[in-house]
Amino acid sequence: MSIRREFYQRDARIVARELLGQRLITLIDGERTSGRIIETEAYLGTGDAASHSHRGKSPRNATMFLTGGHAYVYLIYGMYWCFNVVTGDEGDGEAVLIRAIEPLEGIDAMLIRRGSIRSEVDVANGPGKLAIAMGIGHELNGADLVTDSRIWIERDERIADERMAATTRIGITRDAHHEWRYVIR
DNA sequence: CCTGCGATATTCT
DNA sequence: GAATATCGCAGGC
Repeated sequence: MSIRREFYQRDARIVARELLGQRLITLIDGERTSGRIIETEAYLGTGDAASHSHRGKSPRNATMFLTGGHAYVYLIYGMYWCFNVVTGDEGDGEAVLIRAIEPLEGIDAMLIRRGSIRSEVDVANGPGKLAIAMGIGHELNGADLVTDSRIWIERDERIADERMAATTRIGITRDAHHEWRYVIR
């Protein structure tokens, strides 16, 4: 069963922490794949210079301003899709980037989608990689994770604070000092 | 093990 | 024209 709306309608940093250990599922072209979320990053609204939303709406980031629980999927470096979970209320422009999953179901399908990749551990350990492995592309931008039949998140494991580490976010230059990247250790 | 670089769309200066 | 929430490959050690 999908996680309910209220879970997502909170501060991105809280949602990012609580998403660790939960299960992301896609059902694309008849292939069901799922994985345990093991790395996330929070991006806030106007005050966060690293966030796509901090200068306001654009054609690319419009879905980031939907209410919590929607998908924000964008193209990075003109090459790879990145999957985010929108958080907070409509108009906030907050989201959580899912940076890595541990494959659970449909591992064969993931390996095929990733082409030359051989090992299960490398198949979805990065934001661009997991989008390919799970069949996530622009057609899922704006999807409602609470109701959509192609992509959703289910409650799985609760990760205790002691098993969680917070570090600076990866690959950014502005507002880079915030420790808003969360991993299971 | 490590570092450097090319691919390439959208946004920003 | 430059920068960007990435990745895989090439080359040197």
